[in-house]
Amino acid sequence: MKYSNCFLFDGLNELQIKNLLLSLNAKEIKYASGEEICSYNKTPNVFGVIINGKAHVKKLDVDGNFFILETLTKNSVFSDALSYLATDLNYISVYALETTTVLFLDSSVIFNREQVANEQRLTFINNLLLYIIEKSKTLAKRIEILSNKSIKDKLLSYFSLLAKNNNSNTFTVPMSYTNLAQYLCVDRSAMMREIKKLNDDGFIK
Amino acid sequence: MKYSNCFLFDGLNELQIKNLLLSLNAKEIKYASGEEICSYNKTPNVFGVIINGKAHVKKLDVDGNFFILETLTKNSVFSDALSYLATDLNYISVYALETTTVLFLDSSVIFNREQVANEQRLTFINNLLLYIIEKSKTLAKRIEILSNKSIKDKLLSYFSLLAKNNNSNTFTVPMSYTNLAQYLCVDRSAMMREIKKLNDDGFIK
DNA sequence: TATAATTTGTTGTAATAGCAACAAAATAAA
DNA sequence: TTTATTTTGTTGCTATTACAACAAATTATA
Repeated sequence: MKYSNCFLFDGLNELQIKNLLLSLNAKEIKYASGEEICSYNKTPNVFGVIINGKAHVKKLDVDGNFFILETLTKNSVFSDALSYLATDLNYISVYALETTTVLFLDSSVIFNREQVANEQRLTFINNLLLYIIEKSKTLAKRIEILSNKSIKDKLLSYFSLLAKNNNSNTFTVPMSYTNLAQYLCVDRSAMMREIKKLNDDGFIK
Repeated sequence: MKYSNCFLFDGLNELQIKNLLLSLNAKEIKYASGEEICSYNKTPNVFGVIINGKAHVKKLDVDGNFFILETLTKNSVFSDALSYLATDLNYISVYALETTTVLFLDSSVIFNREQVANEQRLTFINNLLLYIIEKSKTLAKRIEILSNKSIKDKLLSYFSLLAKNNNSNTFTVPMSYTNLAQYLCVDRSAMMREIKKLNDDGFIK
């Protein structure tokens, strides 16, 4: 079945998934590359799952600067309930980077605690819990990396994370240097200089 | 009843709480100030709730440097399952800052998805989910603050968060300047200099 | 394939922030 | 209350980093 390989429905059979989707008013929508999927300001109470494609959650502040809060890929979940409050000073929007299919669920049902206790609901909430836990670990890890005071230490800390995830001393950086500088919250050219220095000093290659 | 004002049991009556605690092998332990509550390296599969008191989750790296990952107060939850992996290079421990009472629950039951779907379990998982969501929002907010490149912008960003939380332009910083510098991951003396400058320029008082 | 757009690599310069070190003030502990 | 410990306030110096600006290389798009 279509959604059975989505982690949110792990442990559920086809019939249970069908019932669950019905109770959550599921609706699937396809977006073209560059299209805005939603804005937390304009439409609150969104809960979406990326079925396939790629999207960004972007914050726009009053000065017109934008900041990529999150990159969404297959199986990522996005919701205003999971994000910091969108305010008039903080415009948060989700937009497709390529052709993207999104499964929208009814967030008011998901976060309503007065629900009948049935197996598919418990399993679903459990799966969602595990997802949020992973997400929160990722955030914690990023804070740990950002806690380093120099660009050099930020880089080394990030590289050692990659190495650990890869169980090897060699790894590929899964994003462009431009994006890496954004991830580490440092100036790109300053970062390039440090990477070169690390190379010259033989720390990395 | 003793635990009824703990958020994890919101929406449950006394009998349901009693049943739930029974199924989760609940055990309450009291620690003296300075005592180690647990270490994720020595005892995996911990799940604790602070009933009262105060504790720190502390990371110790190979060089002997330590880093406060989290401050736990009444109703805080700590668990190795919610934290980044404790490794031989990463010693993570929880220790009491004052007399602290901890309610330990069976983490293998909590995170086991093959549980009978009953109301108290669904409510409990739902409450836990809401807690993790709040925690993850807090982490996201800290990243947003850390994403500022200058100490000045980090400070202003943090202060505006405090002001927003307080619905006012005046607020009290809920920690010492020493800890604030740690929170912002900057040098304390450099931060003091910036605070003074913000004062002189009339941004803050 | 040609053209546009993005990413990479590089550098000089000015501003910033880390580090070290110390005295004064405030808190905690004995 | 006295003593110890922690926090605050301050400064000079130096290393690091942001910023701006550009050409070359790469990748996407028409």
